[in-house]
Amino acid sequence: MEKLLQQAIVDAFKALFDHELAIEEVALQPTRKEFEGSHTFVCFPYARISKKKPEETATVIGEYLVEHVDMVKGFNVVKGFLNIVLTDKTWIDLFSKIWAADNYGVQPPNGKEVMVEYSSPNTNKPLHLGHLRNNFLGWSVSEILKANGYDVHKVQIINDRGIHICKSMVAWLKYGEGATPESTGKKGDKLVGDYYVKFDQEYKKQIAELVDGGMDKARAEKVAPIMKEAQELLLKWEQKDPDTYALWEKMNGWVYEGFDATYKQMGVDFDKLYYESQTFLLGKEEAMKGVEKGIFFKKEDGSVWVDLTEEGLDEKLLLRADGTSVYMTQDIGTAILRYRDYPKISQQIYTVGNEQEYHFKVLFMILDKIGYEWAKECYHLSYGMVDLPSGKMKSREGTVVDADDLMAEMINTAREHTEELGKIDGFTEDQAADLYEILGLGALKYFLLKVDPRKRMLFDPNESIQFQGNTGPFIQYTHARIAAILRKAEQLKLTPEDKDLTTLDALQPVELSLIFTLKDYPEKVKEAGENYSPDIIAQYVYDLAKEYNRFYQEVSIFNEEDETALKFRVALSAKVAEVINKGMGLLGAHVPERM
RNA sequence: GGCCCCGUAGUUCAAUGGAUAGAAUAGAAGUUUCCUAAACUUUAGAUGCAGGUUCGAUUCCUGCCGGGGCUACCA
Repeated sequence: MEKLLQQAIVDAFKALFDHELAIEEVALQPTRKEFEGSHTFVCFPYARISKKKPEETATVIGEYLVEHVDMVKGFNVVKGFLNIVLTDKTWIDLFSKIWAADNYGVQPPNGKEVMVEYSSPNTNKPLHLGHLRNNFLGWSVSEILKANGYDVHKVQIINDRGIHICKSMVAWLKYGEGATPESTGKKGDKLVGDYYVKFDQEYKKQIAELVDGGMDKARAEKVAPIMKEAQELLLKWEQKDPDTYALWEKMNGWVYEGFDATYKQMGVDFDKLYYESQTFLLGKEEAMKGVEKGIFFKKEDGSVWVDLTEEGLDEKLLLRADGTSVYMTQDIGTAILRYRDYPKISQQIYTVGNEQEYHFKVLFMILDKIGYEWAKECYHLSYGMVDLPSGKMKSREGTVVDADDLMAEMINTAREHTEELGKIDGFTEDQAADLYEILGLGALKYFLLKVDPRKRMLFDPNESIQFQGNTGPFIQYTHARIAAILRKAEQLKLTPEDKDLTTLDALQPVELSLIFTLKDYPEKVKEAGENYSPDIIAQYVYDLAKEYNRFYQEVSIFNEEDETALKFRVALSAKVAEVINKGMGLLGAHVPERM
């Protein structure tokens, strides 16, 4: 439809001003609500071509369109803005097409493969609010890319080795007294996290004691006995000491069980997991090869570096003097391994916080330096931190918002709201529990995804996430309302068919705007994919739901005497429900039939 | 110090260089004999400051002020 209108304007320029305009140049924007019309053509930039004032330019183009284009019913000009009014018939035909489309808004496979990495937590701390944003974002972007025709592989890298893990192990050995998830009834990730905290407390205590004894702080941090123990354990691990390895496997196993439960509750999943313990050697190898090829260089102490001063950055360490690897080295190894596993992927997307922008800039630069063509296509999907009113979450200050706790709290809040409203008579206990989960998680996911991922956002734990207004439950409620209408339509045998739509000849203004909004869905999916922005979908679905509620309020369906109009409204409702369902699905949120 | 991001109603978020800067929430006032009031309607309220480019700037450029991040032989 837009294409036809744009072409018509191109024709108008040719006929009226003898000027060839490229069709892409014709920018149409939606007409503001307070004016009549649906599409607006801004004429200011064309005054030079038409040699007329913008207002006159708009008027003559408008007149041309009414005369030559069937679908244009009328127009009005406000300053240099040409507001175009299309015939009702045009909108009805458009809806027929939308109605007939199966898999509306989903593109056929485009033959391209991409990999999306997200989550990738450390295995020594339970998941928190920041991970929720990360996981929901990564999962949603994956779904959006699928809807755009990509074959998507969802992966994560598990940081399962390194000094941080050894800290938890040391603390467990010293203070754990053989505690297990079974013996304590704790989730495995929480249990291991407790020992990580325990280590830190003990470490701090030892430093304080050494400083009291007259040592300077930097030295105390290095020689604190418990830190020495952790370092020794890391060395033993690298030498594959059987006891150390067994303990490491046991404790990581607990963490994975705990994480799995959390992922399940979140509703996210992965196609393949990468473990740092299995990729870091490849990174080391690559670093050595780089030295031979002269891409990297070795310092006197034997440490390996890459020189990025020509690129405007500094020198970056790849291997320590003792030959152990750092984060960067591991990421190099992981990236290479992934392309070996999936040779056809055209892009690798890393969902990681924006504090690591520099790291990824360097990583991609190094991969490029080594000579991997695909390095140019690597993309850091960088997102902002979730801040608390007090600032950043800090585990030391106990201000971390735990992922499991928050999800449970959301589900509980959903239960309270629902019970208060008392609208679910006849639900079994299981059905009610399902509903609370759908609503609680829907509210949470929508809350975290409706914001532009690149921006920092605020979460106030004291003001729980809303269920009214621009929220997940608002959209879910709209869906439940429509579901009720569809149930009734079916009972009354008023299910619409294609032919019912073609005989309709007039529309209410709300109906017209609903069709206008529905028409945008495929475009929004595309835009969200190009920008890796689920917020575009969230914003859209909200607008659609809001528009529908207005329609619901203003227009009666089952009291309508004209059966054609009635069936059209049922069809319109059904399509809105379908798009809400799909859009929310792209965000990882479900929609209920009743609530 | 260097580099990067961000400053929009009281608050949380929107706005490919376009019209009178949109929503939500909190505030005020309404709407249930009628398809689910987790809804709808009305009302009041904002672009950090100073320049520049433009017919037109929240958007682009420069400077300043304010907030955050990175600049680790941590991950």
